[in-house]
Amino acid sequence: MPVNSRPPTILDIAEAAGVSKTTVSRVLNGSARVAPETRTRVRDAIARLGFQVNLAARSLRTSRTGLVGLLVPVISIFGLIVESLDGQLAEHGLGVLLTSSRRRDAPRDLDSLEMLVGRGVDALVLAPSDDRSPELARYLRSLRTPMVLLDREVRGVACDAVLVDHAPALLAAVRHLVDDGRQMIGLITRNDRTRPGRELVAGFAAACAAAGLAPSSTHVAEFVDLDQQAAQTGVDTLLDRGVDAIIATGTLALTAGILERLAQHGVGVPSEVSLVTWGHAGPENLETGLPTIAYPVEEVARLTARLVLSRIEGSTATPRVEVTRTVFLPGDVPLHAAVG
Amino acid sequence: MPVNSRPPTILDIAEAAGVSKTTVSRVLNGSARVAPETRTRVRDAIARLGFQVNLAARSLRTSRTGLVGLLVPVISIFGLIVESLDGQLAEHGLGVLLTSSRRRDAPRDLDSLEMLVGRGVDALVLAPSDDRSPELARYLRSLRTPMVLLDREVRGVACDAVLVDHAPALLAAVRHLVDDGRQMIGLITRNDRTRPGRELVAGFAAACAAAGLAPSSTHVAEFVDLDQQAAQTGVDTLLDRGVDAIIATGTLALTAGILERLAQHGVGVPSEVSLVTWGHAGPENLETGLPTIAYPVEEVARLTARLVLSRIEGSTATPRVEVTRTVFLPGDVPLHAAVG
DNA sequence: TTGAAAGCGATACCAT
DNA sequence: ATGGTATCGCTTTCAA
Repeated sequence: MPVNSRPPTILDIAEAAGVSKTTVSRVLNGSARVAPETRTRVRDAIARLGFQVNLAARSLRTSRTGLVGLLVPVISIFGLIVESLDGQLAEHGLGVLLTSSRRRDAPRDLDSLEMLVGRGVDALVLAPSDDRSPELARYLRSLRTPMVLLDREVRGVACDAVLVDHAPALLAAVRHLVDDGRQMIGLITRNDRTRPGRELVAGFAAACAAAGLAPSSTHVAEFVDLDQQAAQTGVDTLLDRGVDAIIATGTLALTAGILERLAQHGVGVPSEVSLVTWGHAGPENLETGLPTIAYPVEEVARLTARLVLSRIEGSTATPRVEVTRTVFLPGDVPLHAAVG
Repeated sequence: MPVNSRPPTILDIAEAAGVSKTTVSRVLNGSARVAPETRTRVRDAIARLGFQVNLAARSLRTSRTGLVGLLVPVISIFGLIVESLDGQLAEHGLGVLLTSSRRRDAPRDLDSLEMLVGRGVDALVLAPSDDRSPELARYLRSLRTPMVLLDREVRGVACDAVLVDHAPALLAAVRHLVDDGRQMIGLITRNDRTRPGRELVAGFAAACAAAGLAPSSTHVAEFVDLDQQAAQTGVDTLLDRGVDAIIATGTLALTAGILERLAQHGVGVPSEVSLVTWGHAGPENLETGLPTIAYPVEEVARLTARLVLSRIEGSTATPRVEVTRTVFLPGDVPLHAAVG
């Protein structure tokens, strides 16, 4: 068998199966109007010649790419969501074109967005790093591409969204701490340029109020990046204000940084200061044993995939907003790290 | 200005600029054979009408997609590399089609790969979760798409690769521990289905030998996934064998799990057991203060991008292998986490 | 320096 | 149920 220099096209298949291009196309697209026997012949030919549709050609004709554009601020953080989304979309023959704004600002978001749109993605899944940017809002409004916002609210843009409600988990966390005798709780959280940042601050304030804590005892330290700097400054600030508990809504790296800083100050956890961490819901993930606010990764991915698929299948229904929530896990085993 | 129902094509531009499609195409592709004045007129028209090339059409004609396929086992772990790669490739107008085999096996790798190839990517960047699979090797051999392996070695496949040398860092780490008085070092590392897993084990053994440690004092605990299970079992096994130092070559989650397990055993760090962790090289990343083996994320991404670009530009040179290395950072501040 | 026309590989309409 | 043909938007000879 000679090595074909050129990959087979539907015309090759048509000839091999003794039918027309049209019929091959029908088989490819699962049209019902094909005789079973013909379908078999075509399928055989496809398998025999190792035919694969040329997606560029199909795309040109149908003006659909089978690609979903994904914009996230930091890939490592959104990794599990991206992964889950990728898996679900792949089941429907959709590919994921990924871009990260690398934890930056609105202009960076726009650049990435334009690249995705320029490639003609069929839908966008967006977690811009600044959902308050007017330029972003204007740009999104100008798009016809269907889109789903990932826990973001962009003013004046009516589109599908998956939102995460942080209030119940914060309420539970604060209750847990208060029941444990804590009276002054501090929050270390992200900046307010995206919805979760704002919701966490608001939800925390509400939770403290509901738990009967004096307003003065709620402290918020906000940082642009949830890195070492955030951990150190956050801990120092909060200790300074006399907190006896900290809720940290960031990555495991933030948690580690906070633990280290507390250790440097000689503060015992949880004896002197309680720590509530942030994690992913799901069996696969390492639990530190600390009380944790768990983010519903799979759920978010599932809801997002569903919305995307429905739009790609052509739904023009009014924008839908799905809401899910973080969950507070009390944590069975407190983290006791021994003194060196 | 009426809203165009249909996005402008080069024909629209051609008419608006009073030239032919051909000329517009020449401008688009930066051909030298265009009069400066003509070029300007065309550029104006492009800007005025908000024209964007239809990549599907271009792709059909040139049989290049401008897409690079990326296969990684776990997105969160490869996040920084993906991000950096994405950024560099974007500068050259290339998009990244991402797939993860979700920490699974060879069949999963193959599925993802076929999807990427089916989409006609111009190049592949691969970190399969099992680089010893014969099926994978056979499949890769059958491909014409240029590819770059990310710290993987696939038998019988001659292609570009970026490899990471772990030996020097391990040597330095072991020396550091021995100088510190440690005599029995354990290693907690990943499975041997990929190159880094094998290299770490081999490098560790060599380092121990070079440091004059008895062979019996080197212990390796291998796990499929570097999660909580790995941390607990690894720590238990190693303590059981009487180690006074542990080198953990996994994510921050593994480190956290190990710290926790040690704490549960009431073992002080570093007083009783020293811990060397694994991290990313670079200023952006949180350092725990513990001695660390740092992975050269940016360097790997840069080398990879360079290899990819060179192939995409048509290089048919003999396969190139770039080698970089992890670096041992002694760590200034040991992690003292206070007892609760 | 510029343009006319062919063609990339599919799909979709209209016949039969 | 099947086939012929125009067409999607661009690049690429080949001529002028």
